[in-house]
Amino acid sequence: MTDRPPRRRIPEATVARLPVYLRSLLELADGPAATISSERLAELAGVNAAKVRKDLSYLGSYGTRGVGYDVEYLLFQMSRELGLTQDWPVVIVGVGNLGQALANYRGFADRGFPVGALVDADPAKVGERVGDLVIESIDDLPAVVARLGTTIGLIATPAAVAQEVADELVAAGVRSILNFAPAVVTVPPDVSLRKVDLAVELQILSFYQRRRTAGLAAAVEASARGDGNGAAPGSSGVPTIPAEASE
Amino acid sequence: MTDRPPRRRIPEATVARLPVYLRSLLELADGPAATISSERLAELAGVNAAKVRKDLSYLGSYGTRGVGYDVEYLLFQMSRELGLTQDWPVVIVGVGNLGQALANYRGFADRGFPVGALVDADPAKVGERVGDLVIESIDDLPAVVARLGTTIGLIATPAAVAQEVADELVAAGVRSILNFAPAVVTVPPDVSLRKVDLAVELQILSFYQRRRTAGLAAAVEASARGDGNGAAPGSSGVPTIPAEASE
DNA sequence: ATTTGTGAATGGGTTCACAGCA
DNA sequence: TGCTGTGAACCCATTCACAAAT
Repeated sequence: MTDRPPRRRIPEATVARLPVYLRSLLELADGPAATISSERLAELAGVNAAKVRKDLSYLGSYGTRGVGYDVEYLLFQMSRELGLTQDWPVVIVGVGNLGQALANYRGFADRGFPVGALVDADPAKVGERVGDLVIESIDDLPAVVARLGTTIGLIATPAAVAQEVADELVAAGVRSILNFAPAVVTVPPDVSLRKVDLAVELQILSFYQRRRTAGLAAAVEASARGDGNGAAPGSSGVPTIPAEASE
Repeated sequence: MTDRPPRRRIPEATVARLPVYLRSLLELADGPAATISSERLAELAGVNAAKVRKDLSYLGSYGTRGVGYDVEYLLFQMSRELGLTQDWPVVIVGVGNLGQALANYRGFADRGFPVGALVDADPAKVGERVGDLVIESIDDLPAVVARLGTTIGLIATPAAVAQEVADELVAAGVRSILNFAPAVVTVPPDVSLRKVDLAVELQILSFYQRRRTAGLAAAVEASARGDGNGAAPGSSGVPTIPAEASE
């Protein structure tokens, strides 16, 4: 109940669900409930109760038997675990359609990841204004990263230059990359990489749709997880790759 | 080598990788190679060779020992399996920042999923032009879906109305949904759902970054996808939820 | 000599079911 | 009595390693 020693290593799949639990708890924020059961949290997060309990146990067991979990404390623990006690500015590379949209997307800043800079390789775009930001040259990436103290970079360029951009981000000191370009990118082992490929998501949906239409009810559940993002036909939402996408 | 009978049920994780293989093969398109080894394809897709072979075996074994796989035939099989032999127009619900960006995103049409319609609940937006499309009222969703013959819907609304929109999509006949709203959404078992939550991706990266900075080199691989998109620190890129996002 | 296809081994994650505690 | 925490069982996925095929 009090401070617990650092838990066992947290499984990948659990990590991917923590943000979902966090979001669910935040929605409960004002609610009168000071405590929440694994059952209720499971419902909010779209997973089952046993999974919630096991996941939370990796954080160190902050529940009380017969009662449930203290909401405030859970929020605190999860935020700390996820490193969300401070804002992490991100730099977006590639200011085309997608990059621009991401730059304007409220959701990032709202959840602790303000867009701190935009860079592009096209000299014609450099100096252009997007929201509050002015597009900078990719040549200045090291300076931009240093200025922001940024360690997170988003790649929103065409696929052809994604690897090159990733290399530049790494060279500039970025340690976490979220890749939106439809290309396989590799990074050194000390850099984290996640990818979001919108067309791939649709193709996966297309697969299951085809299956269903063909008469085979391939009902699956999943979660990535992820990575993914579960994927397939099923009802509730779960993370991971399979059935549901990610959250 | 010739026509093979329908293979065993294809695992979720394999389905999530097929689009990546497909993309890799397409990049090889013009190349002179008529054939490709599992080793080479693995390299292009950012996975290991054993996985490629097992995955392809679910499609029915179209390789030739000592030689490799026929590129053309693989492309054909995968496209067929993924239902990509025809275009699937999609309808985007919610034309805010994100919805607008998605509407302009080339990547969808390029890969067989042209945006066929945009709908929004805000009367002020209805009638507005975005690219070639005119925003329609969400009240007309059933008609829009019927007109397009669409079975895929994208939710790009605020979280608060995501479930409501999902219900409307389902009622209108949509059988596959890609949810971008940061909310848990549930659908009937005969409807496929995947989710993409951009802030969640960043939070996962934040977790691993924190771990690393804290001295623990938590090197993991993933794919979500995994998570999903796989998720964590690691080098190569893979699909699924975890380590890598999805592509 | 190569490279596939696949059983067997291994590992991670989910679910069960119940003991332990409030 | 209620709900957490967790070992055990189960299931899916990855990886190994080698026999089969060309």
